[in-house]
Amino acid sequence: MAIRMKDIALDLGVSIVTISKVLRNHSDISEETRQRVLKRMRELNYQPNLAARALVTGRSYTIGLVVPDLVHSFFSEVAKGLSSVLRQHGYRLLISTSEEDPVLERGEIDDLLARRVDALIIASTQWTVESFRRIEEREMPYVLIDRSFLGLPANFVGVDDVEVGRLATEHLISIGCRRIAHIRGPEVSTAMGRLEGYRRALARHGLEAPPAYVVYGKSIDDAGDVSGQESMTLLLNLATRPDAVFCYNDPTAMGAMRAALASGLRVPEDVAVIGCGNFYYADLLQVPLSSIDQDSTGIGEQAAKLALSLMEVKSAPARPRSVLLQPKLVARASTLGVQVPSRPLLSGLRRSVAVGDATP
Amino acid sequence: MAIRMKDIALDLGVSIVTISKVLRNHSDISEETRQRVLKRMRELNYQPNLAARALVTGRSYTIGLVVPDLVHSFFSEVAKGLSSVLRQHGYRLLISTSEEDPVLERGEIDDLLARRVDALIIASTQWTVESFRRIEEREMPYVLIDRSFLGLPANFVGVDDVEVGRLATEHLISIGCRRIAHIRGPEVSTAMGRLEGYRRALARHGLEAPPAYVVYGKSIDDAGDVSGQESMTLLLNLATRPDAVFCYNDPTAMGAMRAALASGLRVPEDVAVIGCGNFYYADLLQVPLSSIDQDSTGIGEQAAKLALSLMEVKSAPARPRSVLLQPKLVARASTLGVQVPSRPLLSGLRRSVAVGDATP
DNA sequence: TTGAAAGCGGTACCAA
DNA sequence: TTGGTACCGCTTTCAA
Repeated sequence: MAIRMKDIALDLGVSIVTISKVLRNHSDISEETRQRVLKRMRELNYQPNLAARALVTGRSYTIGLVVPDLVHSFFSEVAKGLSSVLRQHGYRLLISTSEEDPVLERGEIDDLLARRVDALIIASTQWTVESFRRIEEREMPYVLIDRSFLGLPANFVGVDDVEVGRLATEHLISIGCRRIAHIRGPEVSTAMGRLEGYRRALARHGLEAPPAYVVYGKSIDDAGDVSGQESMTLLLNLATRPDAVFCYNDPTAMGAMRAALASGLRVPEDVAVIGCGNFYYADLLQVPLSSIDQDSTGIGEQAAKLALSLMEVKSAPARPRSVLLQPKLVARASTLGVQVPSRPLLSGLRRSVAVGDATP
Repeated sequence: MAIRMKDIALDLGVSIVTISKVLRNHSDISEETRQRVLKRMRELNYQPNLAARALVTGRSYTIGLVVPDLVHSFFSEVAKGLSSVLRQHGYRLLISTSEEDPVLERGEIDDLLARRVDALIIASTQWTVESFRRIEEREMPYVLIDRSFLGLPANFVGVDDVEVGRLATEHLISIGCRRIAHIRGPEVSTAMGRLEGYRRALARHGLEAPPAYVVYGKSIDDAGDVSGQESMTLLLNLATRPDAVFCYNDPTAMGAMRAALASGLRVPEDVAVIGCGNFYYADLLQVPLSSIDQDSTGIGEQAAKLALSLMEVKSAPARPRSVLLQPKLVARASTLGVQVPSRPLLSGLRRSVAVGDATP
């Protein structure tokens, strides 16, 4: 079928070992034979069987990536960052989606383990740390991204979620809002961090929010917009309506905006809305959505670098590293109240560039 | 390191072969030994080394997927459809992105070939068919998706692009537009098909479009919205302005809408806009965008099934199959002029459901 | 019902 | 500079 070293060796009357050495640029091969071999390889379009090589070297040059979903652009951007770095080092990504299902995720991880990937990069939907223990038993290097786990000293790359919450909330404060509500996410590190940042920002500015101002948007990852719409409706029915809402993520924020607009309110005049994730088309929405950028591509790149460094060390169980990227505010009309000028016609600029704590 | 068959065999005082047979549910094993082995496997959390198995069986249970970009939701939705079907059959996806670069794509394909994937699924950015010949030489089953190639009798799964163009154009006609322009894409099957459908629809209804009504949006895949904005500006500056524009894809349509709105025109009253791709957040845009749905997930699923069937046959060089999915019109405000009612609050419905040739 | 032996296509060590 | 040999972890005859 496919052509093997053996074929070339027989063909040229040399040994297999010689072929193998040429392939890996071993020094102790005469220039002449090297050229002969290379020539024949090219002619026959030889490609080493990486499965065989993986078996003997124990390295597959494959990294397993487990994400809840590729359709959410956050994860596909992470994947992009990952693969651009990994590719340069000869690694490829074996991508599994857990479909937000912890049980499925476990299965995918097991499969990846069986395939002997060289490292695992996981945006987990787990609620317990058990499956990570199993990875550790295998002494498989792994990097958690996006979500971290309390009490699990694992390698981690993500955004500083407390800072996310702080940034969003202080922005709302800075534009004059005082009754600031929060549509929060589930009991995971990202949502908890953002909630914490929200609380701290309020406290720092001497503001208070009644308990009813923090709404839990259920099914927030699956159909965030529907959930956001529901949550916003609750908020708008309160006796004292909030004048701003910080939403756990962008889909939620979009749903929230829809609810606000549908009930005849103006965004941001009656209620300002800010999300998180800075999704690609945020500035093409009915009201361009302010958001906190999580630098998803950066997360991917950093995770790749971390994974590469983990694989380098032979078996040094180095202390887990945690890389926290800094989020950035991207203010648009949903908080600023003015349409961000449309992009320059002849420029390659892609995203809204209103960055920084845009105090009016 | 990881635990092997040998370990279990030694442990239980049986031979490796026995272990192997139990693992694969071979019949000629006594129930008693089977249970003993299974028990020990579970205790030790044994996972077969798939790399080793791949070497001897020649099947890696891995499918290579090459796409231009995962961030465009079209491709991530295709990937979702693919993996959901493949997963059920024990296959995983090795995903490579070509970054819209034909040279890079060739390299990725070579790498996938070297890794001995069982089949290849490719959304190609190539302009020539050469690299496919190389895949065929290897007798590697492969399925092209999205874009097909004239004169290349390969397995293909995609949408009927002529129908896409027809559907969009006839919809514009049906809502009363008569001066219908088209922002077209590059010289590839998808763009050509849509252009053809556009022309046929016009002809069928006795409408004419001056040459200037067909604008080529350059760099259309990379920054479609910028390109769409530029193209629309050209159209709006024509002596006789079009009253509708069918855009090659959604980003282009969004850019086109931005240009129209920025110049003070109303969408769709002054100019109706329709795109293609039906991207996920189309109904949350400033003006919810009408679009043609390409059933991206369906493309993935069909491609998976086709690939599976190709791998089944031992070496029967069956005639290539071509699967054409039917596109669907999703009419929203950018052509209908009315805001599609917001989604029901308590329903799980995700997308706008306005489907069919919605004549007012 | 069980297992010994021969590979799968490479790599690594060491001797020639 | 070259190549013999053992082996990576598993599957596949085929004999016991």
